Amino acid sequence: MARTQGSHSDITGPRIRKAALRLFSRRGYAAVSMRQIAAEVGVQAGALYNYTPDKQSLLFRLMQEHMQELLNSAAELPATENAIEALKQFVGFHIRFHLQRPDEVFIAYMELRNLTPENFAEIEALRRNYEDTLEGIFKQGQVEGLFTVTDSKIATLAVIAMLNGVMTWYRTEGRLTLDAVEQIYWDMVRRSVTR
Amino acid sequence: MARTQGSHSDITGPRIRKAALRLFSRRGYAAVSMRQIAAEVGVQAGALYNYTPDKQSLLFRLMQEHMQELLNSAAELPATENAIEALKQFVGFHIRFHLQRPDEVFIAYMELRNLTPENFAEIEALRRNYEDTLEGIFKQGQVEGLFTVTDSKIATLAVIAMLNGVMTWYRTEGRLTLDAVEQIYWDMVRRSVTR
DNA sequence: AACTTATCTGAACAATCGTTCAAATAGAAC
DNA sequence: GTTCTATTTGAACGATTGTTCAGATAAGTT
Repeated sequence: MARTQGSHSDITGPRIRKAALRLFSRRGYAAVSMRQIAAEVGVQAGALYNYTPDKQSLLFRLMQEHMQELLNSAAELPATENAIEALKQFVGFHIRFHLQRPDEVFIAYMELRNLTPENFAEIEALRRNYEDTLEGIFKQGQVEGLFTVTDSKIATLAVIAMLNGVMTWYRTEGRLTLDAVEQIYWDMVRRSVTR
Repeated sequence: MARTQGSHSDITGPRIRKAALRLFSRRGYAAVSMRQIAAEVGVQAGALYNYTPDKQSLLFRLMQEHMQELLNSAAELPATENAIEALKQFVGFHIRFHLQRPDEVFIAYMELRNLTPENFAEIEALRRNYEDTLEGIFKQGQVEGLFTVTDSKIATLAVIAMLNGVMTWYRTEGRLTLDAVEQIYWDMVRRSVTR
């Protein structure tokens, strides 16, 4: 056997990334072998190297695409009246975006240490970029006199940490709707930064 | 060569766990080999098996001891006047305890998926146990009419997530003292659950 | 139908993995 | 000083790792 029936790079490429995403997310980058990824796709390990120069690049691409999409989506949020409205919008966006992509989010955080220093620096820059959008809201709110926040950087990190916590427990089939979760968290966030 | 000078199980045992803790925390359980741990201790890989039946047990013991110490320490907190005082005390305790043990905390979260199902269940039970102490505070506060919290479980998870966020950025040599950090987070937590 | 190109196989590579164990030697006990 | 025991070495085991590549075959082009 050699080339198989129905083989096509437009199909195999995405399937490889999808399989890698799934496996990396569940077992971790270091614990997943190229052969396991290949098996999930239904292909031999050697075939993967038509789509990625190496395992590291496969991980990096998954993380980079995710972060890029996060930034692009955040940039498309409509303008708001004031910082409180902006914060509310951000909370809703963040929760929804992340709950829709549990695997990507998990990897983007857990596998940072498995990136080469160069790749790490690039992903880290994207992450900072995203944090800056939230910090910008806090700074604007300080100017407008709407927040009790004294340290916008800490507030940013604290709020993002709290929101990320949703991912550890929320399940679609659970007792709470997405709207309800959003409301609960918005209440807590709003109270934590206003009086 | 065989037994080496100064060899003693009272010394080697703890050194192995310390080395494993360090390496697991920095590179991840799956990415660390028994030979790397042994090298850090200054011993051959085979010697490790006098102190652990296998790699998995080494990880499990580190996590179990950490969680047990967390629970014991939390149990020793003095009684308080009301739920708000209890919450304040908990916030301070949680931040300090965790900032003192960055490696243990990191492992206890990141390496959960590398535990066998049985070991995972045990660690998970300890974690739930700890969460219950915080949830108990919220429930008590609801009874006392001190909190705006409607869902004590979600409030528990949200607050713990927010507090854990400290670990991602706080450094002793930074511009903020531990007291200042504690104060900032207590302000946010207090506001988020009261009116 | 003939030819070119894209895709995959299957075997092989050296390196590394967790773990076992007989042999060797240091420390402890008498 | 002799004996006993605790501790470590060092080699070995089979399994698995990421990666390469010549050869084979399907898809695409003419």
